[in-house]
Amino acid sequence: MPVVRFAPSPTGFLHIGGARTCLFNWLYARSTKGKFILRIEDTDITRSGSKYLEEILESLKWMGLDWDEIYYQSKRFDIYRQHARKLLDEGKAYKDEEAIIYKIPEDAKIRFFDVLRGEIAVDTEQLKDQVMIKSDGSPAYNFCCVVDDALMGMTHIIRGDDHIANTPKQIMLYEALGFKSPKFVHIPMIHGEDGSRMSKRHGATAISEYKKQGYLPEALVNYLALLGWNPGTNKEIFNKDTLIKEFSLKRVNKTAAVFDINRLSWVNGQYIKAMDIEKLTRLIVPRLKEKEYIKDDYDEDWLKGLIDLYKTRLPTLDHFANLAEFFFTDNVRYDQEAVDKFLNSDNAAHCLEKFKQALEKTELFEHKVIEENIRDLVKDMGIKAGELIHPVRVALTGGTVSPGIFEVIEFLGKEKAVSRLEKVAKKIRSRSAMFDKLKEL
RNA sequence: GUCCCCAUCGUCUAGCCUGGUCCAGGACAACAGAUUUUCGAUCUGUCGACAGGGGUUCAAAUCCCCUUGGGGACGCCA
Repeated sequence: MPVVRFAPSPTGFLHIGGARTCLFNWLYARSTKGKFILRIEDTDITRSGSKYLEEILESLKWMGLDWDEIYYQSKRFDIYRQHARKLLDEGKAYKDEEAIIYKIPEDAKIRFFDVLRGEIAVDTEQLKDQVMIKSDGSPAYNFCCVVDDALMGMTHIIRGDDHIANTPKQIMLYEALGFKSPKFVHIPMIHGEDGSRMSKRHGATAISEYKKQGYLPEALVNYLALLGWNPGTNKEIFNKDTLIKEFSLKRVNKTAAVFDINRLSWVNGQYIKAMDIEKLTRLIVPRLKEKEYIKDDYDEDWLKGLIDLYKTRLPTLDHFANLAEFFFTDNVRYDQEAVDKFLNSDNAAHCLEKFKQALEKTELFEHKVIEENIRDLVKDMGIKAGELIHPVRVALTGGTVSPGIFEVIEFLGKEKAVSRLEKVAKKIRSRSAMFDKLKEL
């Protein structure tokens, strides 16, 4: 039975690269009915923090990457010391100060087979003697990693290819300790736009940050899975079950991938679009409450309808509050360019007034009825519908982009729509009156 | 600097192992058109790549070598 692990160090948040490594391990375990172990590498007591640990665990749970067993290296120091002592007794290691150091054999060649890359060979003269136990009694990374991977029965080590250089050192330790080496699978790294390793300067790297911005875990998992792996078909959207069914290490790439937020947003949008409206609403409500757009007594049916209206245009959950802000406040933010273009004349004010009157006369306030009435008005005025609709859109929404204007009006409600049109029309009138006065002077 | 890894459209990638079906397919982005109610929505379309050079072969994106480019590792960090 395959046994794999993800071994994060709680010295920082779970980032995109770590999450992808974890995902590949998890997918491999789940697709082979193997075991997935989480091992917390908290040997550096001064740098490890419980806030990081909690964040990592929470992010993994959020993505649905559940583990079968969890270990903490900080609780296993005795085991590491015991194994180091053994190598010391066998003369394979020596002491320097209080540290125990493994002696690298001279003039040897270390070979290993990487599942994706084939044979990799390194001369031992490239390697320095390896510290196993530091002077303070804590274990060094390459040593406790080997001891744990062996004792925990790992069959495959799936990790980032930045660990290729560590592998020969670890192979020597496996041999010295009399352990059988697992299979090594070095997966490509994820890079930032400039082609170098992902870091803070490339923008958000912490998984929790994506959660906060309104990316869905299933979308992130889908996107990350396709970064360095693909099933060989043109399919782009995979739920977790399909991923488990189709995942295979053989189809993992060797080349580094650039993280593309655009593409992640597209995948996210696909999930939002396809999501059940009840669930989508449940996810968006807390975000609206946080902005105080709604309180506990909000009209659920109304909100569901509104979200339904917007769901094809949401790259993230957060976008809803931004795009639909004008439904929740009368203090509409007006885009200056839009105002200059559509709300700059007495004629615009006239259009808003006529439109307002038509709305006032509309009894059944549904978008179809509203549209009928407005079409009639357009006919009466002998103009194009656009001439009426464009200024109205700006007056009601503050900008030039929105869902269909009649739906917008229906969801805004008669009272708000009418008062908003009235207010804007008045403003235009008073402003042009002011200009007229200025001209007289 | 030394060692290691990698190399198909701007980006993610299919094809490479088992050479011919590839004047290289899909997706994101970009751009254009459509939708006379806009659009970051929707539909349609366009642009766009085998890093370079040598081999091997009847035939190379596919195999081999070199060059170039990129990345990574060289801690008593993990």
